[in-house]
This record gives sequence, structure tokens and C-alpha cells, in this order.
Amino acid sequence: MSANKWGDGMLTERQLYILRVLIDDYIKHVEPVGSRTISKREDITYSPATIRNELADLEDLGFLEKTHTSSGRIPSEKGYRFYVDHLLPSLSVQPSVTDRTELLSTEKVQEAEALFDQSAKILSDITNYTSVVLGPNALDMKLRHMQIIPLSSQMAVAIFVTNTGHVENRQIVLPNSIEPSDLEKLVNILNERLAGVRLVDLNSRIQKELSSVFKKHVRDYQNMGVFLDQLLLWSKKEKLFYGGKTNMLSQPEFRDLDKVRPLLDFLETSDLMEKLVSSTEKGVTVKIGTENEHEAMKNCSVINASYTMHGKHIGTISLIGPTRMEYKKVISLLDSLSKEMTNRLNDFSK
Amino acid sequence: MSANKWGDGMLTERQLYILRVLIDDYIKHVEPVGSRTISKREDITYSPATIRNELADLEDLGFLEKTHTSSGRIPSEKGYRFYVDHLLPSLSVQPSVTDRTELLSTEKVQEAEALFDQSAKILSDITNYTSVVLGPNALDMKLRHMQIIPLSSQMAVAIFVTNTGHVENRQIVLPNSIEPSDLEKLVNILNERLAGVRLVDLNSRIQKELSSVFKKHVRDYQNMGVFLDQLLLWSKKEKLFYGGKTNMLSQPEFRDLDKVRPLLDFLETSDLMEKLVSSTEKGVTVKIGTENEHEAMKNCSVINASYTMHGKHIGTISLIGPTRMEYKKVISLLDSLSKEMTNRLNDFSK
DNA sequence: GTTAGCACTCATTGAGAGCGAGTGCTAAAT
DNA sequence: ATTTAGCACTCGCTCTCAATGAGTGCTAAC
Repeated sequence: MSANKWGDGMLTERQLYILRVLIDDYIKHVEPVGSRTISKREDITYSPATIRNELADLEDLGFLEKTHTSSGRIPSEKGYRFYVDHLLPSLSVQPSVTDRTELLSTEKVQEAEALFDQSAKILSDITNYTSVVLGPNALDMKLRHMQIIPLSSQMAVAIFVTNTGHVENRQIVLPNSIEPSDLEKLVNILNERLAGVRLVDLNSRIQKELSSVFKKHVRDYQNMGVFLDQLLLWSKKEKLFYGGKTNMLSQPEFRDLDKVRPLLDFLETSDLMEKLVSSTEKGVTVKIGTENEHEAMKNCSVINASYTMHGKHIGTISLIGPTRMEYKKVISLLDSLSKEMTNRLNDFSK
Repeated sequence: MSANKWGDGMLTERQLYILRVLIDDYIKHVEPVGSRTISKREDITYSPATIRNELADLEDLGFLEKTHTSSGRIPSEKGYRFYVDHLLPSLSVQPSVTDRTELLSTEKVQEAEALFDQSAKILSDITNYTSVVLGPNALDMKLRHMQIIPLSSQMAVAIFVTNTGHVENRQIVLPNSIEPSDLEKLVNILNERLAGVRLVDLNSRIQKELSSVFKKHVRDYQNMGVFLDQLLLWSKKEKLFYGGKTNMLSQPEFRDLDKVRPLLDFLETSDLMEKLVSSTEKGVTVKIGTENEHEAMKNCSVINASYTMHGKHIGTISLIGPTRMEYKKVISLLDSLSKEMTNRLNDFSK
């Protein structure tokens, strides 16, 4: 009789099996599972009483919970964690799933933004959960070309094109002192010297390396500092693409208004969302319940998968649903979808 | 005893007064209002029985409804319409309201987009309803400058700067045949000839006026047509800014999940939203219930106010809430907020 | 024209009974 | 030493029923 190590004790094969069956059933039917239900499965040869004993043990070990004294069991957070880590069948990709991800390929998705948006929409459609794509941080991209286009004597638009074809722009106030010829020189210097530098590094690079050059070519250098700060000081902005924000409403565990409200509010106020779906690890990661370290997410699981460009992790595609998620289906789906995104992205840059 | 014309009949002063009091009360307490409640007001000198007679008449005239045979009255859609058109006290601006709209001025709002976003957020915060700002259609702005920046031998980014400082950009595929010098010529011609033309009109203008010029200066003119279409064919995109999307959940009439769901879904799928909050009229307009001509909005009112630039209507700021809205407060608020937005916008372009 | 009085309606609330799915425990069977 | 049958018990859910109370419409009197 083989056994697995987990925490303090061991689990017998039978316990493992019962735990798996119970969680599968609960995920499917969203109702506490009793001993009779489990014993009815044709591949189970034990009586309800035996199952009950095992269930009591599994509850003592912290894998299961009861909703009230005489109810069936539901998985605890620890139970889900164990299920995801040790009980998930090998991640075979269902054919039906790959069919759907191919949608992504056939749709005419010309630009990266559209790809992210499409991906989020498709993912939430398939799963009926809420999906979030964290787009690449444009400021990590490298400068290809910049330009300043005057609007009036005082105002101008600064435009930055990155190597990925992304365009950042901002309105700036021109210093009174500056002359058109100086502006032109400035832009030329920046383009010559700073091509290939990440947008976010532009400002510090200038401070370090280019002050001498500027002094030589540009009049009124002291005013220039303020201007350059205005031009190159970025506020971090990563773009989030959502799909199925209201899908939470169809999850039976959130039937109650007071329970969905914090969730939906959380989805709307995106400043915390970024942290939630950021992932430093490659591949698919699963965070269950309180592992997400946010009150509103305590009954949710977040699954992240990262996509890459030229082998570098640049963003994530995530799924948010109740802790009782269809992990089996969803993990493999996210895996293949993130790979598909990676492929498509690298096609763009050909 | 004076009277007002409305539909087929007349309403006595007393009826007008009772109707107003009832709607005020219902808006405040969200519960059917009975004759006793009305008669208790100190400025009412009649007994409940008299009120009942009047209420019965007002119901016959279609201004009021009952939820069941022995309930108090609630306003009908027609009732609200009459209330908004004839019973609203003169739109005096509450001091508390102006205080809040000044927030807009003090916040450092540098760009138009930020202004719209801020406005939507502030509006929904004050009112606890859902707000939507329909941004100006960038394609109606005039071309200030355009540029094509190559990314690779095949791909390039086209950038269009408008007179308002807005930047539109798109990735394009370069025709095989085109030479860098030709591309430069093309851009020069476009900038010389098309400055001041609305983006949306660029393509047709070229077809009409510039084909001869191109033939003279640019080789391989036949391929150029496809390329220009790709470059200048816009898909309409107007930007929507939301505030308080989940505020609907705190409205007592939408306590029920099945009732909010369609609403929230509607708010998410924005393609119909644009039509809902578009308004050709200047000033503040109110659409009540089914006047909005969308199933999901049948129990909602939409209040639109347009903001302008150089006297031209360019967008709207709107509020979506239950038909039982605090019209009094909200209409004057929207009026002043839209004016404030107009001021701020015109400050930008100085 | 106004109002007091009264019968009537209907949504809401709470108590109590019955049901059923589930448990834990004990003692017998394997 | 396991496994299982049997049984008492718990708890949530649903149904019914009666009481309550806010409201109405109508009629007859003021």
C-alpha cells in the first residue's frame, strides 16, 4: 500500500482516491458531497459507513470541511491546494479546447492590443469565468523613434515609437525660451543617441551620458532639465484587458448580492488587479483563496499563465473564478492559450 | 383655480401638488406611498380619504400605479415624465454641488482623456449612480501632422496628430514595391495638402483631389490605392469613460440578481452604450424607462448633458440610474459639470 | 366637497410540522 | 482488524397557517 507525504501524516491510496472523487464531484455539482454519493460510484466497493470513516479522517487532516454538523463535506482551501498539486490528472489537452484557441489564429488580429482583448474575451467565453490579460509594459520596450510636433507656440505633442510598433504620446508644455531650431536639434540628438534604450530608462540615461552633448549644442541648458523631466518622466501604466467581468454573477456560490459586490468592485478598481495577476514565474501558476492576499478574493482562485516575446516574459493571461474552479479543464486551456499568444506575438515581429 | 394641460385632461393645483409630493417621497424612500403618509405632511389640510380620491384619479390618468390591489401608489413612467417636465422646482444649483465640481478644477488634469475619466469618477461618486462620458470622436478632429515610421522592411507605424493634440496610430503593411523615397514623398504630399482636413475625410479627399498629384510624383500608382485604403480607412471608435459601474448594485430596486444582471451586462458590452448616451440636443436631456428603447434599460433613466469645444457639441456626460432618480439634484449637477468640462476643455486649447 | 367608518385585500412575518440528506457511534459480521 | 449494518440524532429546507398591518374603495354622514 503506497502513500504520499503531506504535512504531518500520510494518506492511503483509498483516501487519495476518495478525496479526488469528492472534489471532482463538488466542483461539478457545487453541493456538499455525502458518503452515499461517493459509495454509489461503480468503481467504489466500500459501503457508506466505511467512506464516512475516511471522510472524518480527511476532515481531521484539514482537507475537508462541513457546512453544518450533519452536512456532507466540501473541500477546504488546503484540500484544493492538495488537489491541484497532487491529484490533477496529467494535463492532457482536450481536443475541444484546442479547437477554440485556434479561433485566435483565424481571426484577423493585426495589432497586439487586439490580440490581448480577443484572448481575454475568448477565454472568458469558453470558461464562463472572468479573465484578465496583463499587457506588456510599453515602457519596457525600446525606443525606435521619437518626435515632437508643435501644436501652438506653447504646446506640443511628444511621440515615442517603440521597437514593437507601440506608440506612446503625451502633451507637453514648451519652455518659453526654446527656439524651433533648438527643439529640432534636441530631437535629433535624442534619436541618434537613445535608439534602442528602454523608454523607462531614457531619463536616467540622459542624466548620465548626454548632459555634455546638450551643453555643446543646445542653448539655455538650465531650463532644459525641467523640460526633459516633463518629457521623459513616465507614470507606470500597464494595460489590463478584461473578459467576462459579469460572469461571476452566474457562479452559484456568488448568488448572494453581498458576496458578489466586493468582487465586482474589485474588478472595477484595477489598481490592485495588476498585482494580483502579475506573475514572475513562467508557466501556469494557481493561487487559491486567501493565497491571493486580498479580502475580496478569499473565495476565489486566480490562475496565471505568462506569455513571452523573444523568450522574455512580458505579460500574463489570467482567469479568476470561485475556488471551486474546473482546474483540470482550465489549467490546460490557459497553458495552450498563453502559448498561442506567444506564437502570435512573435509572428507580429517578423 | 389654475390648471395645466396634459394629455386629454386637466390637473387641479391640488392634484399637481399631491403628485409632486408623492413622487418626491417615493424617490426618497423607494416604497409605495399611501394616502396617510401624504396627509401627514403639515402643509396638507385634507384627510386621507380625500387624498385617496385624488390618488385614484391620478391613477386613472396614468400618472400613478399600484404594485398590488391594496398597496400605496408608485409613479408610472408617464408620472416621472410629467414630474421632470412640469413639477421640478427651478434648477437652482445647490451650493454643496458646486463645491464638488470645483474638484475638477483643482485636480491636475493635463490631458483631455484624464478630464473625461475624472469627470465620470467624480460624478458617480457624488450621485452613487453610474456615469458615462462619451469622448469626442478623434476622427472628427483635423489633421495637423502625419508621419510614417518604418519598423521593418514590411511593417511601419502610421501616426496622425490632430489639431487638438490627439494622436491616432496604426500599424500598416508596406507594399513590396514601395521605395523609401516614394514613401517620403507620399507623406510630404499628404502633409502639405491635407492639413486641416478631418481624419474621417482624408480618404475621400484623396480620391477626389489628389490622384493626379500622385500620378505625377509617385511610381507604381496602382498598388498605391490598396495601401492608402489601409492607411486611411478608419473604423469608428469613440471612447467611453465609466464611473461607478457597480453602483447599480446598491439601488434597492435592483437588489435582485436577475434584475441587475442584464444591466451590468449592458454596461460591459459597450457597443450599444454609445447610442444610448449620444445626444444631438444641447443642454440636459432626460430619457425615462422605455424611452431609452433598450430592454435592459426599461427600469432606468438616462440623463445626458453635452459639452462643447469652441461652441461645437463634441461629446456627452451621462448618468444612468433607476427611473426613480433624484432628478432635482442630478439634473442641475450634470448641467454644471458639463459646463465645467466645457470650460476646462477650452482652457486646454489656449 | 370633505371625511369618518368599515369591509376587504394582500404582502410579510413567524411558528410549527414534516421531510430528507447527512452524520457519528456501536455492535455485529467478515 | 476491517468493514458494515443499524440506529439515533442534527440540521437545513419547505410547506402551511394564522396573525399583523398598511393600504384600498365605497358608502353614508357632515
